[in-house]
Amino acid sequence: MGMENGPSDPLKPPVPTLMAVARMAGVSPITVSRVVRRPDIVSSGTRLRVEDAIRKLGYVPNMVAGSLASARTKSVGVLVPTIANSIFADTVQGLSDVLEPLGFSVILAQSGYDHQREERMLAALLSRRPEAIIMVGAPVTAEGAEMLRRARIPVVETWELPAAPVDAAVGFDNHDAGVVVGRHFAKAGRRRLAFVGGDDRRATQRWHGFVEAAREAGLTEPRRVLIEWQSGAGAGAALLATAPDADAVFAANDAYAIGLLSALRRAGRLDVEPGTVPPIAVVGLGDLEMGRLFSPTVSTIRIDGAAIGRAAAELALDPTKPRRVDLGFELVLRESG
Amino acid sequence: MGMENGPSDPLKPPVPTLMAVARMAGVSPITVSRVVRRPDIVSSGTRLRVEDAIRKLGYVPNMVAGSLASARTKSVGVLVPTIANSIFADTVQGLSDVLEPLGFSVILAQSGYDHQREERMLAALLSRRPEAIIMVGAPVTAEGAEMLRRARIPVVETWELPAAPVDAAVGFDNHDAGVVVGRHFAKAGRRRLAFVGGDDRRATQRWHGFVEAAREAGLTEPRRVLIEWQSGAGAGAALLATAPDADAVFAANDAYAIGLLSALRRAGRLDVEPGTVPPIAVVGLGDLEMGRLFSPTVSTIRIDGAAIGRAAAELALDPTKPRRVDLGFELVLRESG
DNA sequence: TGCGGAAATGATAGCGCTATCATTCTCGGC
DNA sequence: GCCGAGAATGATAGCGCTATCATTTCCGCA
Repeated sequence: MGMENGPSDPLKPPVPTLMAVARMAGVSPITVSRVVRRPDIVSSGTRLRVEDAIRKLGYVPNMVAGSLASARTKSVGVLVPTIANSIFADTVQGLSDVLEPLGFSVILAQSGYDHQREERMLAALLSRRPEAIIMVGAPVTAEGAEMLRRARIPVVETWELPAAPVDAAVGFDNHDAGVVVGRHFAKAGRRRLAFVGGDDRRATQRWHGFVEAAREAGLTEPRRVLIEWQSGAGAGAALLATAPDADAVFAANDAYAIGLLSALRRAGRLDVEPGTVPPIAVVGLGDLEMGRLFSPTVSTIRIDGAAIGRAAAELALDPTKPRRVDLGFELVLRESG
Repeated sequence: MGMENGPSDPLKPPVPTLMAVARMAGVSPITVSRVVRRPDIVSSGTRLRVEDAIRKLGYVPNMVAGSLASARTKSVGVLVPTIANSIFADTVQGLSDVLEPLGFSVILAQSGYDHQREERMLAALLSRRPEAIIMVGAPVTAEGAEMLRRARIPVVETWELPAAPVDAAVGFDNHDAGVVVGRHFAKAGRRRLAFVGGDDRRATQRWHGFVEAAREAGLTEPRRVLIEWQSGAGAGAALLATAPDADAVFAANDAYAIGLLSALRRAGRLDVEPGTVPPIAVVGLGDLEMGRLFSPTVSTIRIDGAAIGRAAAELALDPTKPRRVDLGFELVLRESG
């Protein structure tokens, strides 16, 4: 039993403990602990001696033991669907930018949009006793929600604003975003709308808003094109196969939008005489920088993912802050529609 | 003292411990521990009773305590320069894909390409006693390297192959990549080369290779354009300001390359009569999907970031594996040069 | 010179769990 | 029915640190 004690290689010294430092400096263990955590309350003489011993031994405090003793892990669990080429990377960045300077570590888990895996990952996170959980979306399973409630720590859901969050939420109204894009298409005279994206709850909320706006404008029911693999090219192919006659598409993110536009251009569906309206409009979501560089420049629902992350971190650390923050979104119209 | 004991809210029950489960099930604590970790060695009768108690109480094992007792944290520290819109997100994804199914958690830290911060983050990671450290690049400071060595855990450096890694490395030869791109430009008849990117060690290695190839071909010294903010548009502006006469550019990543191409197109520097060579060639690095969708399609040094992550995870978990894995790269030529 | 209060340091106990060894139980073979 | 070996369970003793309270030291001021 016992962490890191006794040299794994008999030739090399063991990883030093606080006790070793104390012995070397000729003080009690608790004084070493104080030098590490509250140097201001230790006299400069002993502090110097202890710091010396720490340096000589290369002592690195064992936060596992510290956490157990103090009931503070200085860590935050973060659960995202995926981190690779995704709009959530900005949110994680934003989180870290707030958390790391305060000495908090980020324990990152990915659910891959899989319900069972989300539940497992939540359990895994909670077993490490983070001081808060920040996740994209609300927990999908009732089990998951219950676990979070029982953990008695701040829980911040992001990228959506559930009616009854476990604890707190930072995001925007996905349903509204769908409505705004749908209305925009209707006003622009588009008739055959399509929606390209996943089937997670946030996408579905946007879809519902989108449908609502289409109905309201007297349009036929929009087509919903489901994307399996997270790929822009895949989105393009799927749209052309499933809804080839659409004249306006709302894509779940800018990567899909760009993939779509690229496929449409290759298919000659973007050719347009100067001064006329392009035959198909595309609006993305996220305001990726690439969208501004692409040609046509990509219209999008702008969302500040980093700001969501920063706000979430603040709610996570301060339970007295308002538990619901709507950061809104903005329809940014560019060349693509 | 003591984690999570005593109800923070006197009305609500405290977070249950293994001891509470044991009492409820009428067994000893150690038996509960076994049900959680090695259910196969517990008779099905007691197992059922214990599992029942676990469910009733909503017990979530405290891994902090478990880690301290067993000297195994089941966690891996991961240090990247940045995770937002970066080629490293794929590597983190690849890592997680291997690690999470094995029950390992990822503790993520970002250095922001800052030497001091890298050192602080390494110390913070090590204090959590991860079973391995995986980082992008080699530690920049000698202090950092020393800390890692003393930690006596596997350390995997990625995205480069240092001559003397602390422990292991998975990546490719950045110098070579520079040489390959430089030679390619020279062979294509380009004369005024430029290099756009940061000044971290990996970028600098590529730069050296690039310069070497230029010299070897008898070209004038390439220009080096330093990018501060991670933005494609910024890269475009910087190039046009610093090296407006370049006829071939090696960009540190595909996002820069696309920003560059976009700026060049806007400046009319990409206009080309059919059948002739474009006046300026651009090669990126990373093979972003977007590069294939952009027009012109982006030539690039293809690197499989996810594969680097997966390989790194395997080296991290198995110290007997070879300590140096060259995953190589590939020059992919498309329209941009 | 001595006193009181603050500053500095220490002794004790325990966080929640697991490694290790000991003990008890079970059961088939003789 | 008894023995021995394996299966199942338990008692004990920490892991490395910090909360809490106790004690000692220091120093300014009466």
